[in-house]
Amino acid sequence: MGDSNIFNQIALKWQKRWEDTKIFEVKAYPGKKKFYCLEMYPYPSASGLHMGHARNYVIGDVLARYKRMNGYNVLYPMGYDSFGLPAENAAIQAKSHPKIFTEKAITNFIRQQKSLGLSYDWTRKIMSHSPEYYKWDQWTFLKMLEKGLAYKKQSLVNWCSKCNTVLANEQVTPKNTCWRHTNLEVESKELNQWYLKITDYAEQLLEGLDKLYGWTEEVKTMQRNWIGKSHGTKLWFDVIDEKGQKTDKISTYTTRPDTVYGITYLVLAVEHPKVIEWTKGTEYEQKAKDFIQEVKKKSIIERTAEGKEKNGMFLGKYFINPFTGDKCPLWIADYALYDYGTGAVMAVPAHDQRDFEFAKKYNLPIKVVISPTSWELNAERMSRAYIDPGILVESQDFNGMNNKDAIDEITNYAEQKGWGKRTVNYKLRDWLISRQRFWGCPIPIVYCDACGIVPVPEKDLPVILPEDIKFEGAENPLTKHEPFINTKCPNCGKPAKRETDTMDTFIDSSWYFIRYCDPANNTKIFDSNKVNYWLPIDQYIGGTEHATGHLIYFRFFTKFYRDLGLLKVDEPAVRLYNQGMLHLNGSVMSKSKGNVVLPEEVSEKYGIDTGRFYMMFVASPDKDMEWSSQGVEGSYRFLKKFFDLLSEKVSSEAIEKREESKLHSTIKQVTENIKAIKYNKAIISIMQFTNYLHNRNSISKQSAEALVKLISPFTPHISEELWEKLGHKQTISFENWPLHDENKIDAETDYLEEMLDNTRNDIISVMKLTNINKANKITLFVAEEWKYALANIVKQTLAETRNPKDIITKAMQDPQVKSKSQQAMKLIPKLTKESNLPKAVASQRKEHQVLNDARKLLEKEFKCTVVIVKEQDSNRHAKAVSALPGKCGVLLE
RNA sequence: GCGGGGGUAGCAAAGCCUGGUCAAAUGCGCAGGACUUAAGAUCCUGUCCCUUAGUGGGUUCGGGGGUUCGAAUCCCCUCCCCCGCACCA
Repeated sequence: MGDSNIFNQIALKWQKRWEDTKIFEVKAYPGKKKFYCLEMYPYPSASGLHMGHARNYVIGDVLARYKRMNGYNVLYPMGYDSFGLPAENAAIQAKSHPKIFTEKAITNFIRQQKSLGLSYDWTRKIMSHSPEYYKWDQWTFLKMLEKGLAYKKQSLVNWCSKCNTVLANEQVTPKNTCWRHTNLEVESKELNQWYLKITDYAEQLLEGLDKLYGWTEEVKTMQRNWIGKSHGTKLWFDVIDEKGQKTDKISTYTTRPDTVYGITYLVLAVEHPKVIEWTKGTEYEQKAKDFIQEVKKKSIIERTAEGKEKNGMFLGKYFINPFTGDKCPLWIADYALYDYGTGAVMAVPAHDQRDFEFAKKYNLPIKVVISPTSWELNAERMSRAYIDPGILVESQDFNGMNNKDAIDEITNYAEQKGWGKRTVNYKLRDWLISRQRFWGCPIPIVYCDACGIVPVPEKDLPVILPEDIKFEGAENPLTKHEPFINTKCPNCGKPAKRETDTMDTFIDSSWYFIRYCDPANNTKIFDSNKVNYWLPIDQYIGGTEHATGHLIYFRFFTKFYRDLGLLKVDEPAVRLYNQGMLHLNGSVMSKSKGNVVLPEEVSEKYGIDTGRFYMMFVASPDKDMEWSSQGVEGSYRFLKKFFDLLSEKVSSEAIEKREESKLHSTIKQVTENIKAIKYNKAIISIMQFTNYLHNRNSISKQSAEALVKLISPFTPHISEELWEKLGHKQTISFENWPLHDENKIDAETDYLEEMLDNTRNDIISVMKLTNINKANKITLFVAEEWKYALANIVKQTLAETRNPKDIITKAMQDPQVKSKSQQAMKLIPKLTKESNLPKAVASQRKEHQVLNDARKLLEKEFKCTVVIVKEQDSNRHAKAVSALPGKCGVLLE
C-alpha cells in the first residue's frame, strides 16, 4: 500500500495531538453553562464498528464540538455495555473467558472510535463488566430490595432455548421470538425469578412523557402504548355451585361498565389459579387440565393474534351478575390473558367482537343492551358485535341513557352497592431481571436454610464474578463453581448458597449515563453535586429500537435515584434524537449481512473527515441513507477544493461588502441548522459559500477564518490543519463560534450582484456575437422596471391604508403590474413586510446607487465608458434593437 | 384496526411549519466544452419541453377537488410505501 491520503495523514497528526494535550477532558464547573451530549453506549462486538455505527457517533460529535465552540462545558463520554451473551458464547466455543473476548473487543472499539476523530473525554470511559461498575448495579439492586421494588416470584416467563435464559417482556419480539434469535420462538416456563417493580412508576413514566419536548412523537407514542394505561372498573361476582350456593368470588376488569346488563358469561385465562381450584375433584378437572395443556403448547402469538379462532371450555360453575341477578356460566378461554387486568373477562357478546365470536362458536346467549339511535339491533341476526355509541336498553334504571354517560353512572352505582370499584389498569409488567447466564452482574443475594433470602451487605459488595470458570455446555458455570456458591449467611453465619443468576444487562445501561458524571467514585455510586451539575442529558442519540426497552428503563432508574434523594432531575434526557440507518446496496449496513464499509477503508482512501462530511451531508441524520462510493468521491472533491482554497487563496485585503453579506448569511444558516441537527443543510450552506469564493478565486482572511470554524465540527482534522495554516497556535476546538450580524446581510446587494453578473455575461455574449473584442463605450439599457411602478403603487396605497392585502389587491388592478404579476409579487413581501413607507422609498434609492456602482465596476472591467439609460429612452433603445438581432439591452460602440 | 413517518425532476435529497424571490437548493449521474500527445485529475457550461445572445412561453412536485390575485407549500377526499402496537376486556 502506498502513501496514505494527505487528509489521512492530517487526521493522524491531529488525533495524536488531541490525545497528547488532553483537550477534551472536562470537569464539573458549577456556574459554567454545561452541555451533556451522549450517544447510547455500544455493546463491544468482536466484529468492531462500520460506517453505520460511525454515522451515529459523528452526529453527537458534531454537536459536542459545536457546543464547545459556543462556550459550553461539554460532557461527551463513551463507554461499553460489555456484559452479554455474544462474548459468553464466544468463550464457550473457545473454552476461554468472556472477559478476554470483551476486553479485546473494547480495545478495538476504542482504536476505531479514536480514528473517527470523536472528541470523547476518554478518562470517563466506563465498562459495565468491570467490578468497579457493577458493584453499583448490585448496590442499586439492594436499595430496590430495601424499598420493596425488587422481589422474587414464581411465574410464567419467557425462555429462549438458544440463549438458555429467561427474557424480559421487552426482549421478546412481536413475533414472539428472542430479540437475539429472531427465528426461534420463545418458550414459556414457570420459574422463580427476580423482578423489579417498574409498575410502581407506571403513572410517572406516562406523565413524564409530556415533559419530553425533545423526543419524537413516535417514541413517546410507543412508550404510551407500552405502558398501556386504561381507565376502567373492577367488578366482582359471586361464584355459585350447581346448587346455587355461594362458594367464591371472581373479579374482572372492564372498560365498558355500560354493558354490564349484557353479560352472558365470564371467561378466565387458563393460567388463572381459580381454574384448578374450582375444577378439583369434579368431572371437569381432567378436561380442564387437558385444555390448559393444549393452550400452553401454543405460542403466545398463536394465542393472542387478533382474529385467531377462540377456544374455550365450560368449567361447570356459575356466577351471579349482581346487576341483573342472572346466573351465568364460567368458562376458560385462550383469548383471555392472565397478564392483563384481573385475568378474567366479563363477556358481553353483543358489544365486544371477541366475546361475540366466542359466543357464536359455543352457542352462548347474546343480549343487546346498547341500541343504535337510528335502527334496531336484533341479537339473533347480528353478524358482528355492535361497538359504536348508542342508547342503553334492557338495563333497568339506566335505560335510555347515552352509553358514554352510563359508563360513569353505572360505575357510581356499582361502587355504591359494593359490587365494583373504579381502577386504572396498565399493560406494563414488572421487569424480570434474572438471567441464567454467567456473563452478567451477579445478583447479590444469599440463600440460607435458616434465614431464607438474605441480601449481601453493602460492605461486602461487589459480589465478584470469578475468573477461574469452566464452561461445560451452554450452562451457567456459576452453578458449578463451588467457591462462588458456597458462602456464609450474612445473617446467622451458617453455610449458605449464593444466587447464581445474573442480572439483565439492561440494568447496566439504565444508569451508565449517571456514572459518567463521576466515573471513578469508589465510595459511592456517584457524587450528587457532580450529577446535579451535568444532568439531564441535553442531547441523547440512539436508535428507535430501544423505545420500549432501554428508554423506559433509564427513565425508571432516574426516578428511583431521585426518590432516594441522590439526584434532582425527573427525566434523564430532555432531548432524544433517533438517527437513521446507513444502507449499502439497498439494505441496512451490518456485519452479518456482509455489506459493510469500514472506517479504515475510508480513512485510507480519503481521510476520515471525508467520510464524516459525506455522511452528514447526503441526508438529514434522522433519515435512512444509502452509502454511495461515488457520493463519497464528490465529498472528497469538495473538501480538496475547500482545503486548497483556504491554504492558498487567502488574501490580506479587506472583505468586500458582498462577500461579507454572503458570509454572514452563511454563518446564520449554518448555525441554525447545526442547532436543529439539520447538518445536511448546514453543510450545503458551507458548500455554496465556498463555491462562491472559489469562483472569485480569492478569499478574505475574515471569511477564511469563519469558514474553517463553521466546517470544523464536521471535518475537525482538516480544520485544525487549516487553522494552523492561518497562523493560529491554539486548537480550533475551543475557538469562539462565529456570530452573524443581521445588519451585514444584505439581500438587496446579493440581488444586485446577480444582476451585475448577468449584465457582464450579456456584454461578453454580445462581444462574441459581434466579433468585437474591445468596446469604447457600452450602453446598458436598464428597464424602467415594474419595480418602480410597483413601488409607486405601494407608496400610494400605504398612504391610504396600512393593510398589505389591500396593497396587493391594488397592485393587481394595475394593468402594468398585473401583466407581470408573477415577478411583481416577488417584491411585495419585501416592501410590505413592515408596512413601512420609508423602507419602500429607501429601497428605490438604493437601486440607483447600486446601478452607479455597477457602472463603475463594468468600466473597470471592460476598460471603457459605460452609459446606463432607461429602456424607455426609446431612441437609444430603438437604435440598440436595430443594431443587433432581437431585443437588445446592451449596445457597444 | 390504532398510532407514527413518508411519496419532489435519471438517482439521492432540500423546500412544506411561516403560500409569491420555485422549473424547484445541493450532490451523484449524464452531455458538451477547456486543459492534455492521450487517459485520469481539475475547471467551465448545460441537464422537464419549446425558443433566445439575454429575455420569454408551456407542462411539472403520488392522484382528484377546494381556498387564494397566486399552491410543491394551506384545507378536504383518494391511492401507494415504510415503521411501531395489536384478541389489552
